[in-house]
Amino acid sequence: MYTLSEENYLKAIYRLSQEKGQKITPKGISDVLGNNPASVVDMIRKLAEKQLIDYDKKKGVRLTIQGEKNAVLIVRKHRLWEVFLLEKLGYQWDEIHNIAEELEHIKDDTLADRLDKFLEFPEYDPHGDPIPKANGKVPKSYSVTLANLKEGTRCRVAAVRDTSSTFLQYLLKLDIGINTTIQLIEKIPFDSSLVISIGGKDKTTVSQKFGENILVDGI
Amino acid sequence: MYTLSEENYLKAIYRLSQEKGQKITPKGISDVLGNNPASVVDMIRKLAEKQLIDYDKKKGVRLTIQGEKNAVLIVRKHRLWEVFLLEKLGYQWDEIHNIAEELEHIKDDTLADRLDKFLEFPEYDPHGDPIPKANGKVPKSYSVTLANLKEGTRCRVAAVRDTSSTFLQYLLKLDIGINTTIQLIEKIPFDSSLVISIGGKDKTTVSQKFGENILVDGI
DNA sequence: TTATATAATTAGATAAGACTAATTATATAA
DNA sequence: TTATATAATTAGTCTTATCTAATTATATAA
Repeated sequence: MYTLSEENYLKAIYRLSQEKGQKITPKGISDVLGNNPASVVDMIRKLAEKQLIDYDKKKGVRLTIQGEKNAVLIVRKHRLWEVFLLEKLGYQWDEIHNIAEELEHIKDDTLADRLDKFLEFPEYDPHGDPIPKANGKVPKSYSVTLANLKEGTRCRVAAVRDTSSTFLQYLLKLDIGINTTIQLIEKIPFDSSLVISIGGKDKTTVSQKFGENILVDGI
Repeated sequence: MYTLSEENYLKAIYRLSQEKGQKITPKGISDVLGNNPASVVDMIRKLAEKQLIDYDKKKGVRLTIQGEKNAVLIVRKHRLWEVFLLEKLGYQWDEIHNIAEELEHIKDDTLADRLDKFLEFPEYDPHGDPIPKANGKVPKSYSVTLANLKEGTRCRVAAVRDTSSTFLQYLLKLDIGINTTIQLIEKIPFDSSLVISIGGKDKTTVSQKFGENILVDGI
């Protein structure tokens, strides 16, 4: 059994390892977790001793099989609890992330599988993130952002990158949710702002940063 | 917001405060929590500083209004989660206590109420313990034990005192659950063992300790 | 009342996980 | 290549919540 901190580091490292090609450094981890690089170095040593990660200055941090297994399980629990909170307890989109951040650490061998079954084996969480299966397989995750699209393209909102409540509240206000149809009408060359039409309605302009946090699917 | 330890102390003190007439001492708390009296003394000081308890050597430890409010909420969450685990996730009677011990510490203002509603406002948890209401009121709890009864009396199992899995597994083996009917046939004077009939079936003999952990109701 | 057992308390140590400040490496720009 | 900025690391400190060992209080029995 691992501590809360250890689990949070594993999760952060797992998240960074999903961004392909990027070396995972103490600085990178400290940015994700918002803590001091010195603390990260300590924890890297500890996790390496426990054989959950390998650390090599050249290659950066890599999860071991054990480490990845644990990380995936935490992510699985996080996303399943998010589905539970939204569907069963009636929370809003933007309220569930922080609670799931605590629930993901509840320890019991059969909990994830029972929750999965109770929720009827959802494939994606309310933010569109894939929920790892019991066997560790992870459903396809989305990588094309609204900002990546060519002018004129229509798409379906498949997921969101940022799960902060400020971002999600903004989406609620714009009437954007998972499965909403968006058409990219124009990219403003000056600052890469995006002129879009949401669900066939009037034009709205959003920032590049906004567009990079919306993951989309073809229609 | 209070730490995990603080919450566990509050809960222990609340539990001891339910045993009427008993002064709550550092030793008493240390027995419940299984830790060192020196640690308890430290924590008593801390909780008193935070105005969650009052401590007076003569009167022992007393929860303040604030402290009791918090303790009751933790107990409410614990018992609601137990109902959830049993009814929705299909856990056994003896598996739920330890998981609820973790779940009770999840922090969110509306969580207990939402869970309560989702579970359709249960009054008792799977061990027969009353679930505190949102307003802090606690339904009647049972206090007469099987060992208290007179020979010949029939009763209904209303709750159990011990929630350890060893005890609960023993009950499962004996085919005893909440609402099971038991008749006390005879008390053995030598060691206060109890000869009982479970659900109208053949006689079984159980220990005094056993009988003291079964809370019953008249029929 | 005095002796003894039990309880309460204090003092000091430890472990985890965070921090700051200082130092050493490494990468980037002039 | 050298200067400079950024990153990594080390050393030392802090807080929380534990512990053990020693001491002081209190209750109980002789």
